Amino acid sequence: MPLNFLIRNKHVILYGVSLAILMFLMRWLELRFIIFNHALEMYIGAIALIFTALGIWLALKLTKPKVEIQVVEQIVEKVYSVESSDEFKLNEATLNELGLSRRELEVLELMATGLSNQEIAAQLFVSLNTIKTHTSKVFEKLDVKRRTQAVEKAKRLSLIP
Amino acid sequence: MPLNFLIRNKHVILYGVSLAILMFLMRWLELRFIIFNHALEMYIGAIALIFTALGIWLALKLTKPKVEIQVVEQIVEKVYSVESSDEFKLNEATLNELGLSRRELEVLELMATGLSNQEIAAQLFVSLNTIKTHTSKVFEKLDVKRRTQAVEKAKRLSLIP
DNA sequence: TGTAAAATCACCCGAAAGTATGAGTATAAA
DNA sequence: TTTATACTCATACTTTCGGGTGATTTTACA
Repeated sequence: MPLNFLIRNKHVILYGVSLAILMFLMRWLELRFIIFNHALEMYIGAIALIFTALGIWLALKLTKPKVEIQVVEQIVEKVYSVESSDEFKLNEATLNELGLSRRELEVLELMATGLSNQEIAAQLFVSLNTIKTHTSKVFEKLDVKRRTQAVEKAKRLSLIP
Repeated sequence: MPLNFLIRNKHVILYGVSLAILMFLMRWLELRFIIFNHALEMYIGAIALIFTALGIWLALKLTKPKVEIQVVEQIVEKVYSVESSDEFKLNEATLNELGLSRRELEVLELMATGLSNQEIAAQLFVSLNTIKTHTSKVFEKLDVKRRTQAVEKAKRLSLIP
C-alpha cells in the first residue's frame, strides 16, 4: 500500500517537501546575492535532510512497541477509619496574616462551592457589586487573579475545607 | 482563501520558517567567525545532531503512543491510620461512566490549578477555541455550569487530586 | 473501507467576572 | 471625637467565560 503509506505520513512528506523547497529558495537567494560556497551549502542541506530523515526513522523505530500497557489496579478499599478523617482545621494564623476579613472568608467559602457572584449576592442578601468588591479584595489578599486560583490557594492554605 | 491556507498549514510553515532562520543563522555565524570553517567536522556534526533531534521531535510529535489500559481488579484491605496517606487514586469507574476523554480530563486538571482558558491553550499548544470546546464538553458531561463547579465536582468524584 | 468518536479550530454573542474609582455607613479603637 | 477598618453599593469599562453552530482532520474500529 504505497498510497496508504503516503497518506499516513503526509505530514512527514510535507515537511520534507517544504524543506526541499526551502533549499531551492535559499539557493536562489544565494544566486541573487552572490557570494557563497555552493558545494558547502548543498553539503549542509544534504546532511540536514539525511539526518532529519534519520531522526524520524529512529524515533519511529524506537517507539515501535507503542502499545503501552498500563496496568491499573482498581483497589477496593475497606477503610477502618480512626475518625479524624475529614476534620477541617482552619488555619487561623495564615488567615490573620493575610488579613482576610470575616465577610471575605464567607464569600470565599461560597465561591469554593462553585457559586457565581450573583448567587453569592443572593445568598448573603447583598448586591452583586458588593460581592464583586469582596472578591476583588480576596484576590488581592491572596495574590491571585481568578476565583479558581483563589479557591485552589485557599484550600491549600487550609482556609477552607 | 490564502488566510485559511496559512492557518491550515501553520505547522509546516512554522517548521519551514524556523528551519530558514536556523540556516540563515548558521550562514551568518559562518561569515562572522571564519574560524568555524576550520572545524568543519564539528560544524557538520552539530548540524547532524540538530536535525536528528528535529527529526526525532517531529516524529514523536506526530505519533501518539497508543495506550492500552488494562484494568486489573484487586481487592485490597487498606487500613488508614491517623495520618492516612494522601495518595490520589483516580476514580476510573466514574471517569468512564461520565465518558470523559483523555484530553478533557487533562483540561480539567489544568482548570483545577486555576489556569484561564488562554493559559491552558498555551500550555497544551492548541488554540483558545479548542479549549473552549473541551471545557464545554466537560461541563456538559459533569452536568455543571461553571468551571468552579466542575473543579469542585471533579475533586469530589476523585477525578482529580 | 466506511463509520463513529475524538480532537482541532473558527465565529458570534450574551453573560459573568474582574478592574478601577469613588463614596456612604457602621463600629470599634485610640 | 477622631481615626481606622469593615461593609456596603454604584458606575463604567475590559476581559474572560460559556453557549451554540459548523467544519475539518485524526484515529480507532468493525
